[in-house]
Amino acid sequence: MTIKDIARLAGVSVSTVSRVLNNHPDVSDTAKEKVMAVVAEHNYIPNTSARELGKSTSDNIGVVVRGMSNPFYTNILTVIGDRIEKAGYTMVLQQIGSSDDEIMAAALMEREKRLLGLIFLGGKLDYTKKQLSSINVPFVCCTFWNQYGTLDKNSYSSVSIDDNQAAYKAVEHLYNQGHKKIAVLLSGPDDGSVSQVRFAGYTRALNDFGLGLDKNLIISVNSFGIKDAYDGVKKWLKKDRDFTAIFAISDNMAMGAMKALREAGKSIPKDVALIAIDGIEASEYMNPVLSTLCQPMDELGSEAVKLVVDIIEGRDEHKHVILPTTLRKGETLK
Amino acid sequence: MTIKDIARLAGVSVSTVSRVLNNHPDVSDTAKEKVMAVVAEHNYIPNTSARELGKSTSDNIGVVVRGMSNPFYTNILTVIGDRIEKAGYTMVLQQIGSSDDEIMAAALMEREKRLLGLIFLGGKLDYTKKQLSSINVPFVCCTFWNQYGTLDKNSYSSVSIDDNQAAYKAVEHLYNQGHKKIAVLLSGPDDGSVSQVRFAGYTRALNDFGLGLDKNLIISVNSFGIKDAYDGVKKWLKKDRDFTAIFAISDNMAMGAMKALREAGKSIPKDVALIAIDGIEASEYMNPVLSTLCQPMDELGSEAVKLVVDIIEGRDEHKHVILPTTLRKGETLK
DNA sequence: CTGAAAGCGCTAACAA
DNA sequence: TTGTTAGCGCTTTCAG
Repeated sequence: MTIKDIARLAGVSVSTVSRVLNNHPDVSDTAKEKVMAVVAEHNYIPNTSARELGKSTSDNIGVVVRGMSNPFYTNILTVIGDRIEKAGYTMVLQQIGSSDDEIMAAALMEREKRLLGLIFLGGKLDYTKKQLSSINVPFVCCTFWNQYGTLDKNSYSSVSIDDNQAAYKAVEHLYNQGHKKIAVLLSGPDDGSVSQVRFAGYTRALNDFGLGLDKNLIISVNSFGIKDAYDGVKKWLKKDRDFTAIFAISDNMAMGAMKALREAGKSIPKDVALIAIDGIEASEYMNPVLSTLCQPMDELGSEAVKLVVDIIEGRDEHKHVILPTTLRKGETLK
Repeated sequence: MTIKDIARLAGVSVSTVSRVLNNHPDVSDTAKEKVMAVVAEHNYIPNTSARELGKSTSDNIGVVVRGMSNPFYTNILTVIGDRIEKAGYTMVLQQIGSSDDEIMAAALMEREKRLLGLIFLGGKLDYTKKQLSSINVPFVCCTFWNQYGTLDKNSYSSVSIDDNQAAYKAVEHLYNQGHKKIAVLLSGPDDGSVSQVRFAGYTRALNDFGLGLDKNLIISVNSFGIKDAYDGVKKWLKKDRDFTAIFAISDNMAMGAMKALREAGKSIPKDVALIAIDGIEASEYMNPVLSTLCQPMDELGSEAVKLVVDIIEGRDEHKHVILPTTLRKGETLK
C-alpha cells in the first residue's frame, strides 16, 4: 500500500492524497472524504522514511537521552515534551544505551528529522570541538555541561545545577551536624561523569572545613547502579572503618548503601548519617526516607526548552544556566 | 553532504560509495581507501531515511516497549537485544508512552524498517483482529497475552507468567501463614491490564480458601505508580480496617504501600504481612526487603526472541509459553 | 571491479 | 481546487 494505490483507489492524484494526509487547506470536502474512506478501509499508513526524505523543513526539536532506565530523566522528559509542544514544535525523542555515542545519534537524527535544535539530556562532559563538528544545529545540554571539554562556551547552551556546589553543601550539612569523618560513595572516580564533579565538591568542602581527604573514606564503585553501590559499600564495610557519615553522589547509590549499612548492623542516622544528591521519587519511599539535595527537575526541563527555542527563533544567544537545589530533609540526617 | 558529494570528492561513482559504506565485497582497496578518506574528512553520515527507503530487505526485528520508566522492562530488554543480535538480526527499538497506540507504532515501524517480526514488551490484553490487521509480520507478546481480546491463538505468539496463578500463589502464601483477612492493592480494577488478571487470581484464591471477597479489603488506585499506591493506601487506612495482610499486584505498588503502612504505625510483617508480584531490583533494597513472586526476566526475554526467530525462519508455528515464577522470601512475610 | 540509471514512497513547487 | 512532475538521498539491478 503506497500513496499511489490510495490515489488510484480514491480516483484522485497523489498530491491530493498527500494534501489530505497532511491536513493542507485547499482540498475539497468531496476529495477529502473519498481519500479518508480509502485510507480507513485499507488502514493505510504512510511511510515515514519517505515522508522525511521528501520534506524540506520541519518543526522538530530532537532530544537525546542517555540511559532509559534513569528515573531522574523520565521526569524531566515529561516536562520537556510538554514545553516543546507548547512552543509549537515537535519533539523527536531518541533514547540511547549507556555505551552508545550520543553525538553520532544526534548527528543521524539531525539529518533524518531535519532538526531545528537539540537537547541532550544527560551525557558526557568532555566532548571536543572535533567530535561536535557533525552537529550543525544549536543544542543545549540539560543537567550537565562541557566541564572538562574544550568546547567554546558560546557554541552551546546548558542548564544544570552546580554539581560541585551541591556536593559541597551536602558535606556542609553533615559537617554542621558535627560529622568529621565523612565518607564519600562515588562512581569512577575519574570517569568524566558528574560523579567526578561532585567528588571535587566533596574534597573542596573537606578542605574548607579543615578535614582533609582520607583515602580510606572513599568508596569507589563501577557504576551508578544500586547493586554496585550496595556491593561496594558492603565490601568496604568488611574492614573496620572509622566514619560517622556518608555522602553519596546520587540517590540511587545511596539506596544501595542503605541496605549494606543495615546489613552491617549500622543504624541510620544514629550510627551513620547519609545524604545524597538528586531527589528521585524512589528514595522518598525508603525507610528511612533519604535526605538529599533535590534537583529542580521541572525547571531543568522547561529551561532547556526555553533555551533552544530562543536560539532557534533568533531571540537569544547561547547561555549557561545554573539552577539551585533544595534540601529534602528526609530521615537519614539527624 | 550527500553521497553524491562524497562520490565527486573521491572521484568515484555513487554506487561505489554505497558499496564501501555497506561493506560490499567487490570493491578495490584503492577505491575503498579513497572513499573512506573523504568520508572521514567530512565526517559524513548517510541519511537513514533514504537508506531505509532504498533498501528492499532487512534483518530487522522490531521491539515496541510500553513505558520507558518501567524498571521491569529494562532488564528484559537487555536480554532481548542480546539474543536478537546473537540470532543474526538487528533490533529496532521503539519506546512508546503509556498513552500511545502500540499497534500504530508497530505498523509504522514495520513499513519504515521493513521488519521481519515484532516483539511487544508489555501492552494491552484486548486487541481485536481488526486493530491488528495493520500488522503483517509475525509478532510475539512478551509478559502478556491477548487474554480478553478476540485474537486467534494461532495468529500470534506469547511468553509470560500465569498471572492469575501467580496471584493465587501469593494469596496462598499469606493464607498458609494463617492470614484470613487479606487486602488487595490493585490498579483499575478493570483497566484491561494485568492488574485485572491478577485480581482474578486473588478472588479465585479467596474463594478456594473459603474466605470470601470483602469489598472493604480492595484498595483500588489509579495507576501502577508508587505514589498513587502510597496515596491510595494512606487514604484507605484512614478508616479503621480489619486486615492482617496485603497482596499488592506489583512490586512498585507494594513499595508505596510500605511507606503508607509505616506512617500509619503498622509494622511489617508483624502487624501486616505483604507480598507482591514482579521481583524488580528496587524492591530488594526496601527495608524490610519485599517478599514477592519474581518473574523470570531473562527467560521471558530470551524465549520471546526464540519464538519470533523460529517463526521468521519458518521453523515453528505460533505458540504460547507460560513460565513459572519463583518466590523471593524477603522480609515482609513472616 | 565500476558506473549509469531506475526506483523506494513521499512532498512541494508549478501549472492548469 | 487539482494534477504533473521533479526531486529527497540512497540502494540495487544491469551493463560494461
